[in-house]
Amino acid sequence: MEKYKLLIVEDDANLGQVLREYLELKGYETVLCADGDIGSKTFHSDVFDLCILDIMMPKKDGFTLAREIRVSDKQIPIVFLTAKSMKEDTIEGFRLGADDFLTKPFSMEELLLRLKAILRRTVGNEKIKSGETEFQFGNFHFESTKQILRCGGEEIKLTTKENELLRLLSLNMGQMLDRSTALKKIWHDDSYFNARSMDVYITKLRKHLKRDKNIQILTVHGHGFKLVKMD
Amino acid sequence: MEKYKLLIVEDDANLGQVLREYLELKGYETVLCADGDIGSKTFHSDVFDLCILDIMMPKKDGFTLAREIRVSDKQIPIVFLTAKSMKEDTIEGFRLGADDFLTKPFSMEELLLRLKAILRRTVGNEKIKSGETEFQFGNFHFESTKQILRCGGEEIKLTTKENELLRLLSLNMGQMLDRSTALKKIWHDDSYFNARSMDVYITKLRKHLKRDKNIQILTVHGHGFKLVKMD
DNA sequence: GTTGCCTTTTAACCAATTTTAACCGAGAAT
DNA sequence: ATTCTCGGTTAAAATTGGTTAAAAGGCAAC
Repeated sequence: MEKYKLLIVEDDANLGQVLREYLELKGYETVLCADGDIGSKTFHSDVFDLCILDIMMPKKDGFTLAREIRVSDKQIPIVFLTAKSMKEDTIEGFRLGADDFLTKPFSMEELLLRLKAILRRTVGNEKIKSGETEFQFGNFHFESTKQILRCGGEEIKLTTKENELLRLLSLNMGQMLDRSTALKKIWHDDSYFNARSMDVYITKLRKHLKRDKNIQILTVHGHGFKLVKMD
Repeated sequence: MEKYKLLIVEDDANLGQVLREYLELKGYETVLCADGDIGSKTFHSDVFDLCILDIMMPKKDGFTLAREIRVSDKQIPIVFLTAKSMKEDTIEGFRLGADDFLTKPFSMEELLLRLKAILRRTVGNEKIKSGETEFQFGNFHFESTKQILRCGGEEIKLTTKENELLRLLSLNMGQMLDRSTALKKIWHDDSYFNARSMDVYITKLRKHLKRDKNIQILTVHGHGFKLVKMD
């Protein structure tokens, strides 16, 4: 699955670099901007899942930037970084739709945990709702809300796990679906036994997909699976 | 619009009372429990939108309680209150799916802002439409106040439990209705025997809904049921 | 109160889904 | 080539859900 993409706007080059390296190490895609002006420009020319904004910055402070962001995006989660815990700041920040507030110095670990808690409630859930529930590939028509895979006149009822796994594969059609990502999204835990369980379901899906030999699930050894059209 | 309902579990009677009064003043419905045992019992016999749990408590600490809660509800937001910012605690808490973490002493205002930020993102908010009493799906017209399900010219009288269950399913049309939520709302207790009773009623409803084969109750294994149009 | 009817719960049994386990084969690394 | 890890397949065990029928509970008419 795709990585979450984070916009980091922080004028302290040192902290910015640390944030960036740590979060990339943890599997996020990041873009670091050194001030609010660049941050604003970057936000409007790319798509992000979450913004981390320092409040005190030269040229354009974090709140002003947040206001600009909110004009074009009312939804995107925003996390503010602040030097000292100023009460008015906090209040103003939450009024702007902030999702969290970290007072420097904070631990990278805590930041990471808070980001996860926020993202868990946003992107993943929206994608389920966002209409990407029907897929067409080869002779198949797959309706994930109804848990049905149609092929020609045939109607195959999918079990819950079959359905979820095929949905993830379909969302990433042609791209690789990472084992670990799938496990975390469907089994909520990347462990040995769940991994073996997933392999069983890959086998089951392959059996269903035999109905059109142009559609296959390829193995990317050591990394994951890929649903492809073979034409 | 209905109020958000908060479960507060806090052994310090003083703080508990303050929390309670402040949050009720701010428009929330609250239930205050003095220890983890009572908290657990309360959670399993009522439906809440968010839990505020103190970590250090006699009888049953906040983490143990959170683990119990997570068994039957993977979604509900949990906010922990902690005396001192202990790093390991924080990590364990977030692992349990915590949404936030407040270190005592905190300001009521900050708590409120953080609660709002979390509730803004919670999905499955059927509160907005919970006043609805009439539903139309497929050939059916369902009047929950009259406990009548019409199909074509036919008029099916529903029993109380049939009616309540179909109403919950209808409110969540197309979305999953969590087993545990349904049990708590209709049977007021999420227990083994009530769960079996609910299965019996799912069977009864499926029998009624056979009159239009486009309307079905799908099973989401291990989680709940989903009323869907199959067009 | 007792009777009869209707609703709900309990129980027993059966069916489906998911997990665990065992075994085998393909690929990578040495 | 040999060893080791990783993935594939199949079957069994475990868990969870579905159906049916009988028991229990509730309520109104008598």
